[in-house]
Amino acid sequence: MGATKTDHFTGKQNELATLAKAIGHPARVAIIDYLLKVNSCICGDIVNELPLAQPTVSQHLKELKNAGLIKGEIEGNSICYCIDEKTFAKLQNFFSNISTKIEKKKRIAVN
Amino acid sequence: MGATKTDHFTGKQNELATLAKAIGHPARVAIIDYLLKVNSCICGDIVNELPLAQPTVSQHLKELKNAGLIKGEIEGNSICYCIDEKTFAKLQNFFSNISTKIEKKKRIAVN
DNA sequence: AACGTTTATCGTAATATTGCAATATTAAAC
DNA sequence: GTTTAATATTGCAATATTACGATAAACGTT
Repeated sequence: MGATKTDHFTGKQNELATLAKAIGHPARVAIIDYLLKVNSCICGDIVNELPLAQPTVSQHLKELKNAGLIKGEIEGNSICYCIDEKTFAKLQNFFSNISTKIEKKKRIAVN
Repeated sequence: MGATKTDHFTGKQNELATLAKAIGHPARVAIIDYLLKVNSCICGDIVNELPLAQPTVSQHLKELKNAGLIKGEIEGNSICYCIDEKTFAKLQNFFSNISTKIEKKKRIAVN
């Protein structure tokens, strides 16, 4: 097998899984870190920043873009990548909700 | 290849990547959802809840446990799984920090 | 001790991911 | 239009993941 049974789960579950999966690689976390550090999104510098070959970085960027975690704007012959704020806000929301649920459960357990 | 170059990235980057990777599958998100919904962590019920065979569920549980997202306590012949609160708190922190960084960058951009 | 229940492990097939060299594409610069 | 640069795509090898049937291991019950 190896094919994930996506259709058996809810939209929200698949959405979180897709986002988490995209973050689930240290190179992609490093790219996100870099984009958070740098104000102007100097695209090609990511290749210099990471210990990976250019095609590999390009592939990781593509996956991050597909997941909606970053945006890429063409600017002349180079491409300007930057964080997609909305998606990260959504992720923060996901995990805040989980923490809230955990807190609620704790309160019930005490009473 | 196919082997991730873990050693080239920081501890934090690898930590977040490992946690995200573990969450990066809808079945595992569904397991987390279920454990959040149910107070007592009735282990074997997860198998009934999910559209997956028992060995598959067992494997997903193992991965969640390895990542530190859930805990499993032996209770007679069954095992009691539950959310590991500390790890989810850590995750919430990660994404709060990212959102803070995004906000800071925005403020600088305006000035 | 034999049996049922619950969970884990093994083995294996199907598929996905990772990484990179080679090459293609795109657009500015000359 | 040719050169130069920045990125993307292709093709491929190595490895990882996903899923499950078969089986094992652990424990309580009778």
